[in-house]
Amino acid sequence: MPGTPEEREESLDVIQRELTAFARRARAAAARLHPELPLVSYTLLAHIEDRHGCRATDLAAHYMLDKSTVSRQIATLEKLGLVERHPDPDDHRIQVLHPTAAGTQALASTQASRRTAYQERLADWSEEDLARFAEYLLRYNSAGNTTTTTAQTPQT
Amino acid sequence: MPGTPEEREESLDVIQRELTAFARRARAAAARLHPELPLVSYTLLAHIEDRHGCRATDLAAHYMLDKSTVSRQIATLEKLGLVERHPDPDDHRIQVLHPTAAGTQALASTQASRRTAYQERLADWSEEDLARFAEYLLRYNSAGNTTTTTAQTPQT
DNA sequence: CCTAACTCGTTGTACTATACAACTGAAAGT
DNA sequence: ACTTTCAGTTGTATAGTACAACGAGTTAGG
Repeated sequence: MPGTPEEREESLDVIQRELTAFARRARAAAARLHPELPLVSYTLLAHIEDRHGCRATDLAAHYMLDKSTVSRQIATLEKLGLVERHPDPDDHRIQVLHPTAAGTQALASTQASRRTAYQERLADWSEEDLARFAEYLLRYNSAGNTTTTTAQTPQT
Repeated sequence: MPGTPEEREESLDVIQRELTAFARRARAAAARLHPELPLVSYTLLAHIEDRHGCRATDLAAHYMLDKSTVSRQIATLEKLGLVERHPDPDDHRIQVLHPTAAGTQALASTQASRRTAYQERLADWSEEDLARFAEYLLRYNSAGNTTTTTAQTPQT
């Protein structure tokens, strides 16, 4: 049953193509949805909250971003009053990042509106299909690494 | 069985989160994989070939990109000798795009490496799961528009 | 201690991907 | 014809990044 290598390849190609297509649109979509909270910043903010505070370096490592990129993103978030930096008393090189009240709030509302958008879009999907799709995505993302193309961070 | 709204929401959240995670890293990952072929251009080129020739406007619509963006991407591809523009004899506004031999070749090799990456990553998936995942992605992406994340150009 | 080496973060610079708006040329409508 | 609409291009501006150079704090070797 599992057979046909061609079928397999066909599916692989579709997955590759569609995932890519999605990625391409995601940016634009997110930008239009929340012009307020820049996409990337949003993600970083979410991570900060998720971790209950973390360092810029952690963010860079987690998202495979250059530290300069993170630095600027954080600066933006700070300017927007969404995160605060608390210098670590033990090591003055480190800044521990935390969401401010406003940051937590912004995060919550963004999350809510995103949920609404997804609800609409997936309105006609059955429970079962949704559950399965979610499962596949989880499986895909956790599989490895970087998600896209395997890209793989050298991370040596 | 149809029901639990909570289950539904749970699935939606997972989908949202995972899809976002994917999109979030996609670019960096793709960039690392093939630094040669200007990233975005690759996708456009693939679409052109897939359609056996198409117009810039089609690309813009498909990827929800501004036509200016597509115009420049195409210009890049042309400069690289990967696509050709053939003015449509019936409608002089239109340029039908086609991959050149070099374009087809570049695409093939890039696709091969991507495919390999996906194969590795999805190696332990069954035919069935792959097919279903592919189908879900197709459905998700074609679903439409309108509301997605709002991406949509109002184009009204 | 004192310097070398390393770490965290910032700043300067540059490039890609985009969007939006204004514009040209070509069809289509009335 | 005259206007609108459509396809594409070009000017301009903005994110998001990377990389390299640097400043400040920490740690290791002598």
